[in-house]
Amino acid sequence: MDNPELQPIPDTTEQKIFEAAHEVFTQKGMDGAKMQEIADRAGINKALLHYYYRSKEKLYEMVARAIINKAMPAIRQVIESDLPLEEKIRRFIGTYIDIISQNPYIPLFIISEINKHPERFFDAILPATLPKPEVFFRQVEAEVAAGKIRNIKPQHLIVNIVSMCAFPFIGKPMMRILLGMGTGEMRIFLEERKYEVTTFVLASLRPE
Amino acid sequence: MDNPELQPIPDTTEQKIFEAAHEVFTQKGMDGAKMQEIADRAGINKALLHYYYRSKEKLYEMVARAIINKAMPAIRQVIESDLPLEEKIRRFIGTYIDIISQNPYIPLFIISEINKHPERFFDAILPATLPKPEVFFRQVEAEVAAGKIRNIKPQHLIVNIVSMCAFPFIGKPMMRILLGMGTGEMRIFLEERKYEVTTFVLASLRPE
DNA sequence: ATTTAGTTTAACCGTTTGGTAAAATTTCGG
DNA sequence: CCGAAATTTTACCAAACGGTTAAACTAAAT
Repeated sequence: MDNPELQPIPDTTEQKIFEAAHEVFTQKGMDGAKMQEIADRAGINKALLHYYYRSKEKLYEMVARAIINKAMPAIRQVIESDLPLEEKIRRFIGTYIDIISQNPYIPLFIISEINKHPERFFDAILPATLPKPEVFFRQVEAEVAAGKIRNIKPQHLIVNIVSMCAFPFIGKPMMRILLGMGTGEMRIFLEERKYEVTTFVLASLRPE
Repeated sequence: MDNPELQPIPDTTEQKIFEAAHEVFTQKGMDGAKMQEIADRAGINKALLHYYYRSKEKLYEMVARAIINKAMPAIRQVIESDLPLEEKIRRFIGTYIDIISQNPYIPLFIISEINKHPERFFDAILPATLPKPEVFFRQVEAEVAAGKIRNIKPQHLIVNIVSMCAFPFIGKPMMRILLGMGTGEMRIFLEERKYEVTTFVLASLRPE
């Protein structure tokens, strides 16, 4: 009745503002973003920003919360599931890289946000949807004890996986220059990683 | 004659400004940094910033260049050396994590800089000291052909290594919360990684 | 002691910034 | 068609910003 489409099309002024703010904040950060530029990109008057969202901080908080809530639940669902370890690793890497591919700005935005205002992030923005890795840890310990995988500390394993998934997108421009790739090659390279990271991890876990 | 100490102690006004600018720029970025705050931290008058460094951009450029020149040469030296592959990987991970441990702000600073002003970074700030990974690539290919390590694309290998070294420092606060560690535990954890990443990589490279 | 060059300060300037007030316009129920 | 509520625009403000100027201060040279 409201909207016959599956995805809400940017229609109302409020939505256009949010979209423009999303663009500017993710590209330039809180300090680099200017209210006037957000208004221009939304094609509306600057005063309307304050009419719908009271202040720059409130608007930023809305955008930040939306970004977190888009990224976290999928990750959490995989890592807290009761899949067998190898399948869990496969799916975790798959979904992680998928999400970042579709929203490459997410990791750097979250990291920059935490670095500049940790308390605001953990108190206000981050809901209680933080993934709990304990299940995963016990799974790893169990398979180590059973001799199915080599001895490894589960904390380091998960940090390794997340690092290999996220960092190439964060440091994409630098990687591109370092590897001497064009933008097209780089796109292919990043797509390959879903398979390559999985192989790399599982190969490392082979028992001695 | 100039300075009897090994490390130059912040003495002159010019040095105090540079130090303060280094702090503020690395913590808050170009946009978040304010000239007044730099002056305050240096304990001097704001006009002196423009007396010694002409503008905010020039000052920022000096700081950025210093950071690049501190990080790059050591990395470059290892990766372009003619050490055997396993030893090269060991040393690369060791020096990489050492440098970042002592200057944890470096990766995020470089990445943010590139993301906001790629042309300025690659044209002006980055000297010709960019590491050339071709030697490393051929080494990997040779050992794959000789059956000493399993089949792996060298580009993915080096991206994996850099990711696992750099990302935990970039995302330290998030990792800390996720893993439920205190700051002390986290420090130990990051120190462990020099060994853990090396083991992880070498284990993954074992022939099938 | 006076000059001179280098350094530091206080006061100021034009612009941009986030934000506000009030008028003008649109929307919509009666 | 009218009037009240919601929306949009214009004009404006105080504060903060990067930067400049000219005066004041300091220290060494003559």
